[in-house]
Amino acid sequence: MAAKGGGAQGKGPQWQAGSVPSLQQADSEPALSIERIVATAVELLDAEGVDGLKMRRLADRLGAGAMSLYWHVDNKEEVFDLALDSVLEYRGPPQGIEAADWRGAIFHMLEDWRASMLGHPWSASLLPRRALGPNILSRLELLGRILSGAGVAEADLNGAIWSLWNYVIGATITRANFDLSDDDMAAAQQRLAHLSEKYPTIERARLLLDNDWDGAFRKGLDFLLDGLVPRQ
Amino acid sequence: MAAKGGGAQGKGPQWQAGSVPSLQQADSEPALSIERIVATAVELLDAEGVDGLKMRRLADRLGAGAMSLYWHVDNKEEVFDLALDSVLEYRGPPQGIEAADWRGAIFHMLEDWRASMLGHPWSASLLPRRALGPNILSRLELLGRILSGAGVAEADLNGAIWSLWNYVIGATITRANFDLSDDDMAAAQQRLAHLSEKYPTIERARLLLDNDWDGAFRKGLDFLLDGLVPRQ
DNA sequence: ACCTGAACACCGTTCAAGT
DNA sequence: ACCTGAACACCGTTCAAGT
Repeated sequence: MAAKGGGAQGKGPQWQAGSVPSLQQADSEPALSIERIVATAVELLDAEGVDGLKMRRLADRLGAGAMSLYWHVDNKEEVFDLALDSVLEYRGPPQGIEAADWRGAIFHMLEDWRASMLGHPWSASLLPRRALGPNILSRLELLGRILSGAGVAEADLNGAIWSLWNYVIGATITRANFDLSDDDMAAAQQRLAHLSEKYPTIERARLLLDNDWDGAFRKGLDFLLDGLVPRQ
Repeated sequence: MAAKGGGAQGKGPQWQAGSVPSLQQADSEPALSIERIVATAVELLDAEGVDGLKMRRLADRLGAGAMSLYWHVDNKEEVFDLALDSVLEYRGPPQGIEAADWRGAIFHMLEDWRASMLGHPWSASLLPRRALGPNILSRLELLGRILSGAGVAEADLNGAIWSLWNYVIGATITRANFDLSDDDMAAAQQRLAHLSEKYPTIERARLLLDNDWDGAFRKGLDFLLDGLVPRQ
């Protein structure tokens, strides 16, 4: 407390989008800024995973002294919050989708969401633990609007939104984690095979090996929507 | 490597259940054992959360020297693995459920699973990152067997199992995290209300406040099962 | 076989100080 | 306003040593 300026700077997450970065020094590294910090944090997370993000390493990558970050950011948690939300922006449906096609709109948004998270495998597990940033809130807002327009009753809206959220989060976290370690998966299946007397069904199903993640995701989503949105 | 004995001891997770603990000293603390370590780790995790589990504190609680744990366990990760699986044992359906009632059997197992994880709020987020222990595998095996008996085709078994896994994991992780911080939730909703021009739909839905988590979980599960298991 | 304290190599963060 | 190095209070883990 009172360690830094005391203005609006450095107090909680900065959700401002795209404010033009100030003039950069012509010669060496550009000045530190929230934008550069967040972008570099995402790079580091992509390259090394959640445990790879250390404040000192982040500062290093930015060509800054180890402790310079703490003027721009309260703590490491805030770096996570900002990196997470920065990766979840939604640019909207492509031109091909009709306004009336609520199912297509939902599919596009949720599959895009899942793809964004799989593109940054650290992000999915982080999402449920962190505050809801503006990009996430926008997606939820859009989801609610589409569902509402598709005929979901006001009283059911909450349950419907969370059911879809839960499904997407669960599917993506699971996939992202199994994705990270193909070797581990094969090893696990190996161990399974060794115990096939105890787990014959999942051994037979080749649970860890043959799953069509993308197809299963779409199929389950279809079923959920069938239930959540009443036929008209 | 080669720091410890070299026998079967301390090499990877010990999934042995209920081997009788050896004689305890009559006077002070009982001897260290995997069972005591795991049980105490669960206590500590329940009381202080994932970040509260430190090797030194765990040893303290056990009345042992700080480094004694490392003879029984390879590292902290193994403590997590063991604590996690120890909390996920399934004792089977109650007497009331008929053998033919596959839907009731699935509901019971999955709701029990969810309840177990909510009873140890650190467990849900840990599960997708860790190896699949025997208790988890048993649940998956049971799930596969029931689905298979209910008429799910061999080729669809994988997708069905993972869809349900994803749904349960997603729902529980979300719930466990929001559960941990009622204040945060109210604060978040406060911030939302302040921005209700930007997020009118989710503001109107009182997204964070009025959700009936248990009801929504059952409903979504119903819809998924409707889709996954063909009508006969 | 089982337990231990000292010591190492980190990390996040504070602080007083620089420009 | 912005950046910095030294220093503090931790942690997980190794190691050589005890019984």
